[in-house]
Amino acid sequence: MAELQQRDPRIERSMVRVRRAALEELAERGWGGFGIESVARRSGVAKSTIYRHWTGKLALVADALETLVVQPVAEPGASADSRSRVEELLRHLAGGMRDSTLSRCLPALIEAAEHDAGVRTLHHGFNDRRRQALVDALADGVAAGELPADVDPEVTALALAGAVIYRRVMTSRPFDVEEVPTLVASVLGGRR
Amino acid sequence: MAELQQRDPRIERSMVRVRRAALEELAERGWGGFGIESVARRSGVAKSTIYRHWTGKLALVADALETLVVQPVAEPGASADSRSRVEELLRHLAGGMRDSTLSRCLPALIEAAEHDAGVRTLHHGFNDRRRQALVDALADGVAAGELPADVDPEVTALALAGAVIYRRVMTSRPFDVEEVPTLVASVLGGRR
Amino acid sequence: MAELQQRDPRIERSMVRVRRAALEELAERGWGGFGIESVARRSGVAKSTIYRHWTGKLALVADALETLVVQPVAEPGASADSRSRVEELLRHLAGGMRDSTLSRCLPALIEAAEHDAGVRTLHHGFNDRRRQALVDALADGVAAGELPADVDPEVTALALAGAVIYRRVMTSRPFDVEEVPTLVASVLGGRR
Amino acid sequence: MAELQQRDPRIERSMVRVRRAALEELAERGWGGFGIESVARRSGVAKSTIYRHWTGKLALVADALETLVVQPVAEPGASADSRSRVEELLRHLAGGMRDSTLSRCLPALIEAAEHDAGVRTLHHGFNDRRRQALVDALADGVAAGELPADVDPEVTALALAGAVIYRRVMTSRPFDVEEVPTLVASVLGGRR
DNA sequence: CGCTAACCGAGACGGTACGTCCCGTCTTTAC
DNA sequence: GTAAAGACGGGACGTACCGTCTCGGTTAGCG
Repeated sequence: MAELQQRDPRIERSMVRVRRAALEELAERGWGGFGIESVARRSGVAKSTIYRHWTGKLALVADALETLVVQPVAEPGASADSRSRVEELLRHLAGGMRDSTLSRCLPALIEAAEHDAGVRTLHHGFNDRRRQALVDALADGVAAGELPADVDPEVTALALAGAVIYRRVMTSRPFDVEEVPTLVASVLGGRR
Repeated sequence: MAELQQRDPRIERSMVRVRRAALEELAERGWGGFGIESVARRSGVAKSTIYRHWTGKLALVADALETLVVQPVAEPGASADSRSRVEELLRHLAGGMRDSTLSRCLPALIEAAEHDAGVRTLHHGFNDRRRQALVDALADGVAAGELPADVDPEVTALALAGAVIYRRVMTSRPFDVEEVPTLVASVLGGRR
Repeated sequence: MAELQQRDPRIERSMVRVRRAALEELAERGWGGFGIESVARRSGVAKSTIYRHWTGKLALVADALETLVVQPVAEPGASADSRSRVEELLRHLAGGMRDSTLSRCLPALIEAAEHDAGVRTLHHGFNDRRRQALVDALADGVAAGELPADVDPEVTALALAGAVIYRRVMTSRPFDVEEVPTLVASVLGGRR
Repeated sequence: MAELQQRDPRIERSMVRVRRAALEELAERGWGGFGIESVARRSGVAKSTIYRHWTGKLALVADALETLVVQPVAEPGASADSRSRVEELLRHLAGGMRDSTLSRCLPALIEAAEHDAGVRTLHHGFNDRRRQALVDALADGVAAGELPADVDPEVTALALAGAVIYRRVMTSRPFDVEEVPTLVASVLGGRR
């Protein structure tokens, strides 16, 4: 579905337009409101062309979401101390949750993952990868003695990322970038 | 929509059946798959009767979800020390996320909240109330000197509940009740 | 499909409109050009309503054609001599072939009958009944001695009706009512 | 459309295959069921190639039918007496109506002629030519005194051919070759 | 303890979107 | 230079629900 090196350049052109429109549609209207005919209208690509390239709503959404997910966070200065790296990763997550296509699609993605194995794999895999960066930074800090030995990197990463995600999907006020230091201080303590 | 004091007992009988069927439908098929005609078939109540009592899919779902949300968690021994109360609240949350109607509807609820103000208010309000119990326990601990003074009750509650919710909606493995002590230890530290 | 005594008067109202539009459509556009959506537009009845009452194009056309066929030719003075009755029947046939809904649908009907058993039965049955009136008139004439004994009523009816139909479907000039006497004279002779 | 003197022999080879497939398709599935893509599959010639040589369904069908029509009936012993020539011509017509590609395409041809001027001209022209042979035989018979002077050759030919065609397109039982003498006897009488 | 008003089920209605199929046009690649 | 392959926009197909509506049948509760 995402083959490169297509023979006919029209194919890639259509697919790009459709993927873009699909993400807009998903962000605006959610999983339930998402409609192939609406994507066709929005993208200017005929419905029959969409069905020529994807088997249906699920395949299209899964494919479109994959394009959002390829960039796995630019390297945030690997040389800095681990607490700074953690803060940087959380600022990036919080910033993305405030305003990005992925954040706007997140509720739809959560809902879709619940009922479709393909979306589920995509969604969970992406989150696991993203969280791993946080785990690594925390583990580095523990190894370097910057963080106390009783910090469990896995669980702590969960708590830090969880705070940000919780605010996005469970409350009316997304997590602000400004709040990151408070969060880090509360979870990791003033501890050295 | 949820008027008490119905004159005709048939009305309440129908509404109860429909609400129950609606929750089943929502848990099984999600927000997108939810259909009024399907609820009508499932509940044995005619479609026209459903539309007589609710204005549509959203109103029905919002009303049905309200019935799940009325019991705001029984008081878990307010006299215990605050760390135990925190663990108890998190065990309750984690248990619910592993298996309950509300957990099964959570993705649909998040999705619906994104696009409907009524559901949004309901969802956020419920979460705020639930989280507040955690905040209160943490604040009590800080006030009693059981927890360090640099613990911010609001943010810490967010991190603790967030870890559980994150695992429910962002990963394939929900938070296990057994993991609660590790979580609490990691976030609050072995600290006194 | 043609039940009388419907409960809901809307049903009959819709069906009448659709049948009328279907015949127009069939006459104008032919069997190949006939489209349900076009009938829906023409009749002002929604496509879904059409499919609620007929299983598809074939069933609708067969049903609509049946409404054309119910009137089996008014009694053309049974007391007249048989040659006059024959001429009267042929004038009626020729007139109908020059201008009537049935005539306009005839090519479509012939084509449809070729590929659908239901239409075939309808088409052949109607033609058999119609031709039988001619056979009867000719047989009466032979029995009464008005026509020579060597006239085979079956075959002669075929030749008389065939001349009219042939001109409708095989030539550019339909059979004119004025030509009936010539036809009858040629086939039955000036014979007494 | 039917250019002779093609330069590239591949062209003629493709066109021959397509015409043959088109006639099969037309006979099997009728005018409505006829599809260019189906003809392409059946003939092994690409759809784009078909559209290069014909403007569409109508042009292709009209062209293919022309190939059926070129042979205008071999001369059936012009020296025989006219009654025998009439019977011979009718036997040929009846035989063809029982089993031939042309007969199988006849309903589609009638339907197409109704809506397309090119097909109409072809169809009517062919029928006129074919019927003329019958008219000539009858006129010869009248001139030679073999048939009564009150036989109108035009109208009588119409009745004879009409009987055969009528049975093909209006009834379930095509005209049998065996029935030709009965038909001729009934229409022309035992008359001298 | 019978009437009547409300409530109910059944389902027709005009719509919209689905996913499939074919049309006729157009573009690319292989021979 | 021609053909095969097939993508494209378009539009009809027949299906499934949507939310509105009309229709009788039943049933609760008041008189």
